[in-house]
Amino acid sequence: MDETKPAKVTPARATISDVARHAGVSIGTVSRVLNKARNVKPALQRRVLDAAAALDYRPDSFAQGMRSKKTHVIGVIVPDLRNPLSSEAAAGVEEELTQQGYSFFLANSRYERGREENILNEFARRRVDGIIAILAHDQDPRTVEQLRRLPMPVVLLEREIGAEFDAVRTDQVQGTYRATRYLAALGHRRIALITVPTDNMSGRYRLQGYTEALADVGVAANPDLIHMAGYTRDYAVNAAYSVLSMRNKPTALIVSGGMLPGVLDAMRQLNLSIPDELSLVVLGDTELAALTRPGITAIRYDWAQTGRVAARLTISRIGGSETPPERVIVPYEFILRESCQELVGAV
Amino acid sequence: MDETKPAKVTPARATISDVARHAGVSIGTVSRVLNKARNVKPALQRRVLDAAAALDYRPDSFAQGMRSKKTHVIGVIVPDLRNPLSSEAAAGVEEELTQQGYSFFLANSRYERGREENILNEFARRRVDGIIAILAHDQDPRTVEQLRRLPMPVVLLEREIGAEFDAVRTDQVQGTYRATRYLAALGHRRIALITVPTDNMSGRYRLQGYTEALADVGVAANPDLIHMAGYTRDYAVNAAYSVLSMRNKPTALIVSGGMLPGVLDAMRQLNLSIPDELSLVVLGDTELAALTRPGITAIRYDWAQTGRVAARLTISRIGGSETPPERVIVPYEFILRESCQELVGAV
DNA sequence: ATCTATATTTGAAACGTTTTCCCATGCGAA
DNA sequence: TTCGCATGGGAAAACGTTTCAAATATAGAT
Repeated sequence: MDETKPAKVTPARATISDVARHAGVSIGTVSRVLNKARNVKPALQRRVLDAAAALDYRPDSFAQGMRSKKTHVIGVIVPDLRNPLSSEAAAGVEEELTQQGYSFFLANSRYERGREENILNEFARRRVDGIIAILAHDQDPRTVEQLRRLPMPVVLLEREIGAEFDAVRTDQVQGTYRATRYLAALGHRRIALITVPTDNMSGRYRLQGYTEALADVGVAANPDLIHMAGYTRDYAVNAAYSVLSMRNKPTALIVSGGMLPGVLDAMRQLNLSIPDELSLVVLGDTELAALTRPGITAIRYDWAQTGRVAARLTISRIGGSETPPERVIVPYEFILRESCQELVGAV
Repeated sequence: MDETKPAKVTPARATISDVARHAGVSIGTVSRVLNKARNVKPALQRRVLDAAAALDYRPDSFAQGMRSKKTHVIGVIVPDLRNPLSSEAAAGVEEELTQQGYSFFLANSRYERGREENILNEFARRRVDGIIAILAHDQDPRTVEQLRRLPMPVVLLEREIGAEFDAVRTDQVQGTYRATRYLAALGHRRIALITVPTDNMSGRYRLQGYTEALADVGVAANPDLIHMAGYTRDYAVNAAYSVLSMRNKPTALIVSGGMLPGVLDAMRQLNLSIPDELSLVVLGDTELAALTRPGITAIRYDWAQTGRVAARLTISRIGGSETPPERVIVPYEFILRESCQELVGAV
């Protein structure tokens, strides 16, 4: 048992012909047994199964893919692996996919269109059976065109492009509307909004919900209070810093989950306390929002659920479902915590 | 422009023979041009390249994989997609891999050995070029045996199995040692530890660093203060709840990053304040630790960096590197925040 | 028993590459 | 001028499956 060489001994995987030889049948028969085709005598079936087990046979996925054009692989694109939206959605997708015997490629676009394009090309080259995408820019005509040309089904997550693709998303309009109305009901009128750009659905719908809610309480949206021009943490810090240093600064702030860390960071620098000096609502609940003190009132979106739904939808499309493109909207949940205060002696 | 049918038109991808025909050469020549193998006359080279571009030719990865046995895919196993260790490491791996032209399968074991086994089998079947694994149980002999049999290189992340596999990890022993000594220096003697089980390296090394540090200050480790029997958030809540409700309860607590949410949750239920009633140090820095108030002193580990290093190492192994198995240890960083207090009038 | 219809099994083609083996061409040296 | 050798290009094999047509075995009916 003297292992001097750590070099791997590759035991040469058994192929289907090894199994056929071992069982004394043709490779065609082996294939049919393994693919559960009918019309194989029980006796032979046993022989084949035994042989396969004895040789520890596992079909080569490349040969399978080459022949049958099915890979049982799905490509998943997310814009930012570190963002809870991405990791939660990926977790949901994973749960559903592995349960159904699929594997997945995970790719990170980092919000760059060029990467997105390359990733889609790579997915096509690798012949994934389907694609689930959280796009960075769902309005870019080049991206849209590229998606159209793809030969496999595409399901959009938290994004929407007209009505021609399946899309699963949370209800950002209503969620943001609710957040805004909630703050308005507490007497706030100067409500700031810090979130992602309108390049993608999340930004657009949040802006819509925010604007509608303000309109409904008779307030005109003030552009100075709206910061939607970046994706990074640094951007969030700067946006928060600048909006919270205004002379006539807002009494309340709505921020998206991914930017909450940056905003809290800025607030700490400015030494602003919640909720006395600023009421805060976060769009998208996270551990941070739940566990920081005071707890931050949140609009909770179940991204893992959107991931699961998207995975199921993708698989049904792969299975040949030809119904018109679906739009699934997952509802939000209002989580009341301690970050908002009634504004006394308001404007 | 009336698009009534949203049905996908599959434009039938160009194959290498299409390119060959279009350029008026043999498929062998096309292959040689595209793979930059041997010499091809510049004129022909141009013709082939032009043809390939004109037909938008992209080689079928299955046919390539089948023939060349190289897939340019790496399998990554993580134990919990939602844990920062997993997502940070995955992000680091991703950065390095895509830069080098690799794709990766991401799989989630959920700390279950059965899943782990299936995932490894699936990776082998899909002939990934290499595997990067954060195992749930790095001491299980079946898992170890399975890894040994794998025909492709395996790099362990945050885990260690003897000296026979490449391993990249953070310095958990020293990190935990430092955390413990820090608390001891503040006068604490009853220091609790809540972290993952010793089934894997993280648990073992943390326990080691903790025990050594206590020994060095002349304190015997008290089993009642050590909770290392679970992975879930619920487990963390219960462990914290029980250890913090003891009659003679600890004055300080060391908790691993993944369990911090559960612990903070329990502390909230018990209405314990930091640092007055309990000093807290977290092993593994997170946004939550940084931004909750008071900020929680942390031992920071750069998991993304371990991911990048592991990816580089894997690729070099794939490239045929035959040097003895490497062990890379990424150092920790001590982040001082406000969660610890000097113990006055200590025991 | 014989024939026909059906059930089972076999053998081979096909999938799209890479790669090996061979042949043709052209050039320099003898 | 001829031979040898390097160089560039073509044809075909091989990779491990699935699938399809053809062949054979089985069973039922006469």
